[in-house]
Amino acid sequence: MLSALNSAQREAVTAPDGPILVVAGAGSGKTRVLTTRIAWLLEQGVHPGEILAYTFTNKAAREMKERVARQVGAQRAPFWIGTFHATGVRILRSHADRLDLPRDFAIYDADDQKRLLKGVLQDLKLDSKQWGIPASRVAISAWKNQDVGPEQALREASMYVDEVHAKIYTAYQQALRKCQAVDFDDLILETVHLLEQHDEVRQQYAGKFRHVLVDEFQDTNELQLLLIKLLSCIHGNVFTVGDDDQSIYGWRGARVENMLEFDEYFPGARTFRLEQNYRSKGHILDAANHVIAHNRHRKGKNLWTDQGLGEQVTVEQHLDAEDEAARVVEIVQQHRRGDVTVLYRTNAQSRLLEDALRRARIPHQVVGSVQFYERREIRDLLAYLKLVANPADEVSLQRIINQPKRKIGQTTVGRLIQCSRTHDLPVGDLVARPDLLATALGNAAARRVVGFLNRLADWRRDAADRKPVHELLQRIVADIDYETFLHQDEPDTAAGRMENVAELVSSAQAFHEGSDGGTLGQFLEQTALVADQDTIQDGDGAVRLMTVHTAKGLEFPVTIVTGCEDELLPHVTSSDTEAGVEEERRLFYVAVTRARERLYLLHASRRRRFGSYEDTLPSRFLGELPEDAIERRELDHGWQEPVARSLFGGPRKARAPRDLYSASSQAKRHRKDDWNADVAQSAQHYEGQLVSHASFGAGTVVRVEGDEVTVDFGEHGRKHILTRYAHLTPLD
DNA sequence: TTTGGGGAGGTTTTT
DNA sequence: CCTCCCCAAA
Repeated sequence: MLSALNSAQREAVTAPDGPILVVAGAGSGKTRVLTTRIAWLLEQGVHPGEILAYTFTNKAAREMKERVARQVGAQRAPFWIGTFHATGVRILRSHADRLDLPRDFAIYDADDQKRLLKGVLQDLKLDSKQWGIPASRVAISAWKNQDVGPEQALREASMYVDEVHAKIYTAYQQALRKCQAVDFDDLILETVHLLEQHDEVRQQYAGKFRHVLVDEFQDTNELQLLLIKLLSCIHGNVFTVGDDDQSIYGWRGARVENMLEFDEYFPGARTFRLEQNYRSKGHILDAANHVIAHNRHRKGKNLWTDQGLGEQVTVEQHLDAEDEAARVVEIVQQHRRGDVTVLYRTNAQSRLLEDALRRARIPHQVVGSVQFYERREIRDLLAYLKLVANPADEVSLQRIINQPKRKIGQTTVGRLIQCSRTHDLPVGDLVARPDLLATALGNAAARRVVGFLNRLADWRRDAADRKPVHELLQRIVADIDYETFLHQDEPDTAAGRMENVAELVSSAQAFHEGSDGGTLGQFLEQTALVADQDTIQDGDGAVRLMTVHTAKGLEFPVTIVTGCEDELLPHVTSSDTEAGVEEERRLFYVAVTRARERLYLLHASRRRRFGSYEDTLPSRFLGELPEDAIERRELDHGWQEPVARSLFGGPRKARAPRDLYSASSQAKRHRKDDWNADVAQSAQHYEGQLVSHASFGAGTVVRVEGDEVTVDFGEHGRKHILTRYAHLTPLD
């Protein structure tokens, strides 16, 4: 077990009891240390139930469990391994009686939060233009992460803005509890309160967990630190692993100080350092080391490897984001698809990349926000289930009471909720009081509402009878005739959306089979807490696309970082403070250190923003790379400065300084030829030209933009075609 | 109550 | 460019 470790790792793993901080550089075997530590503890006679380990994602938790099980046997694997949030839910549910919450409280995500806040702002008669929902959300979350309640926030508000936000916070918290719901921050905050306020509960957990282990410690916030301290207050065995250079969640309250000042929070702590990197080839590591050395606020470490230099890091400039995407396709084709991962700073960048990959028919998976659980149809159906599970959930009710249309509009819903408030009854339970509804809504509207609530009552009976979640879901879909609704709503996308519905049903079925008859509440909890990373489908041979944030903790043989431009990476909104730029630099460092064998850093000279092109500069981080480790290529696209641009005052910004690009002439010539070939091909088409396409038949060219040609195929509609991939034959 | 047109505004990053 | 929200009309 220990023989596979180097001496530094072994020392950390076998460290005696007490607080321990392992400063583990990127790729230095952090996960291995953590899992081996657990296995080692078990071997020392620690009981599996005495170990609590925090991971950053559920996927990481699952993998850690599996690895430990492999070392010590499945029956001896610890069962308290999970994220702060998932673990919080588990603790809160079993002590719901001590809280002001029912056992099956709902968990509100960002979207639910926004909808709830919208109502709160209306109730407070605040102008939603002046008092934005995002700003309130940020303020509330910041308070919660510092363990500041609404009263305290109000008391301490020194400025008018704070005062209003504190009032919003107060009303928001009331509304949330009225819906018998908690938000993500509450999952930690309420757990902390539970442990603080109930001695016997604290004794129970702190007594049980002899060892508390924390992964990605650099990204924990004040509240999480507090929680760790509470849980370890009896035994004091805290084993944390982190890398201050990879702290990238400062914007949501993460404090690197938890790590840098570890000794203050856990007196007598011992520190271990892991600096040998087992992941990346020499040139890649060299590049990473050079860049991160530009940060002033860091403890400082130097990763090394004995793996050899490998290939140089490729840095390429492209004309625009479309060209960059085309190049991504090309790079992918030069490697094994499943080995390649494409990274970007913002989710919005994924669209173009996805389009290019789709046109080239390259299997790919976009990991992250635009995916499954964010889709409208999925959210709608989940809202039905949430309302079934929790009849007080006003946000879900508002979402679906008129979806599909039941002639129940905003006014009626407003009165309905008012009615539930005055009589202090959950909205769903008003079904038992048609008399109240009739007075509050009038007869006609009341009849429609009762009709809906009756249906809801049927589903609730099903759920109470422990009907499997997927069967319940299928019944709901049938009862509301969802398929017809989708077709009427948006005929073009109905089929695709119905596929998503089917996927949701099968995931519910998988849950039912996998959880040995899990409840509806458990299913919803699981869907609420999925992290982006949890959705990665391993081993399917597809290219993966994700944000740099999502890629944290992962590694890929071939990594392509796109959009390495100033104002994007580093992002504009973080560029004006030193702390901001340093966090962006850490983000860039995380991106670079994901790569094992091969790293490409791409940037474009111009990029569309809100529809129109804006000129860009290469990221300042590219200028911080060591020349020996990189190969810079400037690609000649045969591109000329558009006349219009110079007429209107020229480019907003200067072009990239030439001397950044002293590429080897061989490589340059090679690339140039490729590119010119593409450009030459696209020049064959012009507006009004008659062309033929392999699957769409004959059509007329409507627009030519580079090699992207828009063609009207009559009954097949207008299509955007990249001539690089789909050939168009001229008919004239 | 629904619908559509018009207009404004929006892009960090996530459990 | 797209999405969302508001308002007026049916």
